[in-house]
Amino acid sequence: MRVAEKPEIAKLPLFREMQDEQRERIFSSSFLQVFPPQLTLFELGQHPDFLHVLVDGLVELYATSAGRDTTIGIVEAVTSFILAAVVTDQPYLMSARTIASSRILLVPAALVREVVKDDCALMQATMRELAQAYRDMVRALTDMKLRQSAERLGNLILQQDHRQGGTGKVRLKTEKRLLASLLGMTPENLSRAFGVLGSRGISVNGPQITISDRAALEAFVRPDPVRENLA
Amino acid sequence: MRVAEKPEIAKLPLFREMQDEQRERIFSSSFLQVFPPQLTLFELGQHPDFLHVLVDGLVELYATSAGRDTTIGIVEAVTSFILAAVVTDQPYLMSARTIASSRILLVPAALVREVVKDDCALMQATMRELAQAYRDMVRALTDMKLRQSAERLGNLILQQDHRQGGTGKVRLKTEKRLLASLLGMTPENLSRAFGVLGSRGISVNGPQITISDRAALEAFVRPDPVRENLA
DNA sequence: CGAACCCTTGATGGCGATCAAACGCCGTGG
DNA sequence: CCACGGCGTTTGATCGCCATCAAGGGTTCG
Repeated sequence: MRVAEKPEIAKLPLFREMQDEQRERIFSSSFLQVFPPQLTLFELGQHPDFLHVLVDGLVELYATSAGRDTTIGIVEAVTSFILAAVVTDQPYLMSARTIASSRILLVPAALVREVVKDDCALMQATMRELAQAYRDMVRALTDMKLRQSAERLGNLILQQDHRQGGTGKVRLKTEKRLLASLLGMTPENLSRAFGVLGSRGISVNGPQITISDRAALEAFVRPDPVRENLA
Repeated sequence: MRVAEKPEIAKLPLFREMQDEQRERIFSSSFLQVFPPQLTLFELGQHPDFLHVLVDGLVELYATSAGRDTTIGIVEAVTSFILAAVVTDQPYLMSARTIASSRILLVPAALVREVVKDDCALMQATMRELAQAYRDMVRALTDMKLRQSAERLGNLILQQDHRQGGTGKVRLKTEKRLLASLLGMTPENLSRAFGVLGSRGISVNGPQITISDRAALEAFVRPDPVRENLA
């Protein structure tokens, strides 16, 4: 692995606290690879050979069944992904493909499982990361079950705004068709949902969204402070 | 804590591998409590004070938002629950209530977090449990996003049958209204979904379900061997 | 025996999917 | 440089799944 990315990756919550020599052991057996856009990294059902760390770029996690497909998550740099499959050594429940050109660190899965046993700090970080991921999934599931499409969109906008500093200006990082799939709807209906929110405090201009009336938006989508982890 | 339940609880994957004295430390500060049916154990947004272990009975995990509510999971004995909230020390994302009269072991959350740090075996078990819980949530989310109601019901029946030994006879442990909520539909539509599956290889008699034509059922619901963790 | 409550069945309505077509953007190739 | 073609987005029309509303049957429990 090239040395340039090391500090960046070593600062990740997952690797931050572990012993230096163990981290070196992991990194020295890993390799950084560049993938073009729209490339499938792995598919549902495959055996996990590597823990993935997205260093740069954008990755979609998605699932398919009986011809239908849906986006489960969008991974932004710098983040590790599919940790659960690596830890349990069980087949992937999702497929992954690059959205944009991406640099990904590939860490041999067996090595991760081994080092985790030897280094309690890494294990603790793994535990925390999984707990967080679990909670994110609970949020996603309740969102899907309890809210209808325009509400889901509105809450996502509020959440993104919060993460981007609460400026009231949100720039979409992905195509809208992907956003639609993440929200569990069709591109057509996402477009209509934007239309609905247009009279509820937001305005849209291509990928640029502006929250013009936050109170109106919140009144409509009823964000749940606990569940959205805002505030 | 009474001594009678100890072996049963100590055999749980979560506590099985840990050091005996650490386990004793945990159990000696915990207490077993009996709750009547329909009692709320905790609510969304509260701070987690205890790790719960359901020793006997049945518990529903559910979420509410804007007047609507939905079941996220049904906990059967003997299982621990809300481990993620305890580990992260963050507010509950779900509420919990007893379905039936239940005996629950309450383990102080702070103690869990402390002992986890001291006992690597417990930490590893926690990590595995969280990874498994995460994967279950991924399955639930894809199920909800990709399948329609009768398919979800059919897959749940196949899954239950598998877990109960693959005899082709499944007995529902809960009221159908609760099952409907777990599957993300109304009781009325669950009833209709049973009707649909009636011509697809199952027959229903109260809480007793019989798979009369497994091939027909599987052809209709298209179970995903990876995702359902059958086979 | 009556009163809940659960389950079922029917009628209706709404949300979102599907089908279809037009617009705009962007890249390529003539 | 412009024409063309492809793709993503938008808008409209229609359809289907599921929710809602309503009512009746069965069971349980006071």
